[in-house]
Amino acid sequence: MSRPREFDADLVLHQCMDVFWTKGFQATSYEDLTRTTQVKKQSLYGVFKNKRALFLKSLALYRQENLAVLEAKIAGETLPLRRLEAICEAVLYSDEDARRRGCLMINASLEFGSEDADINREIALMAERTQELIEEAIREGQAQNAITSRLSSHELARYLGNAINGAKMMEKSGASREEVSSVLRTSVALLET
Amino acid sequence: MSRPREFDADLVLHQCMDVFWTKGFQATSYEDLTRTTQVKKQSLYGVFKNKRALFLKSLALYRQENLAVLEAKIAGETLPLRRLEAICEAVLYSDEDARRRGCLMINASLEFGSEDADINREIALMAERTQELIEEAIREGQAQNAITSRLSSHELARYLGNAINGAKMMEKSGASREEVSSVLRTSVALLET
DNA sequence: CCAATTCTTGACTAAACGGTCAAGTATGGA
DNA sequence: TCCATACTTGACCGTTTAGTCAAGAATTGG
Repeated sequence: MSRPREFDADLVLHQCMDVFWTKGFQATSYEDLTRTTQVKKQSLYGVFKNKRALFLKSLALYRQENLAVLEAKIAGETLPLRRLEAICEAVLYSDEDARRRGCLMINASLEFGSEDADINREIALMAERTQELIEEAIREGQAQNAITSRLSSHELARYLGNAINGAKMMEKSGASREEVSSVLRTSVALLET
Repeated sequence: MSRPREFDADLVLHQCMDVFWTKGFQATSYEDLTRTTQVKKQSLYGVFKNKRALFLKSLALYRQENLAVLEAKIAGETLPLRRLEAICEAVLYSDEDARRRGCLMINASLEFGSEDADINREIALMAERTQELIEEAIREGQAQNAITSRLSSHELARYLGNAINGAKMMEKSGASREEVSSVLRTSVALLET
């Protein structure tokens, strides 16, 4: 029919996501993207209609991948408190470079504020699913009397989600892995009865 | 001696800080600054040497003002837990527009990451002083057996500082005042013995 | 083999950016 | 009064930006 595409669109999207993650939306230029992907501007325009659409696709990809990793990592944990700790560990990045980039969702959330509805929908999808996983563990913990019932599981889940967001920010601003991990362990420890 | 300056440098710095706070560093252009201040570009260059220097001065001003307000608001509170709650209330902004801008320090921290040493020094100065105020209240609370001693005052202070940072992010991303306030109240409540 | 279709390429555009320059202007001390 | 000094003004510079255009190239169904 027509000339076949010479690049792997999924791979290129992945690479673009990495650039956005490292540099942010505004600070990423088409030159950055073409240099990294080796795909010319007009070809990117052919698949993704513009920079913003490409960024939205990047957010969706990030969300899917991160949630998949998160759910896999906590699948084995049966004890509620251990599962909460696993969630906290899972959101921390291992290598120094990944940590300094912070979390793409958090970065996007702060870069766009509350102005862009599409961006915020992507962010909300990720936050809501994470919150669900947390709340589930908390409900079980409360049922087993391992976690305080002074406050509702919903309130406690929002509390822990907030602490995790703070931790992701700490990572980006240069805190050591141990510092960040310590804050999260404290946040979980305070939930115990 | 020489021709006197026609504008109030302090007022102009204040106005520039407001623009940076609303738009961020990168997204703020000299046109934004001159439109707001009614001061021409070259005159701004005369007082502040360039955009980055102007931003650094803005951060310092923000820090001074916010810490002054914070210290004033908690001065009256003698009960440690009430003082912690006052700290949490003080970091929340009242009107909707101010809330949507988030915290200039947090915004800057995420926009610059850990790359710019001068920027990070400004941010650290603010964070350290806030942390001191929190830790002081926690130590008193522990002495009075109102706050748990299972963890050190230092660890708990970092924990609460982190929760506050998360709350500031929530504000910017459009959460309602009540939601944010609720998360912080939970964070303080969990400190109680 | 050819033609419809899509992809690739590099040149191009118009606007915006941070920053500089030079010429004009107001001030107070000598 | 005059002059050194610092401020004001608008034009200017080179660079970078997101996005467009048009011409050429590769593919496969007919």
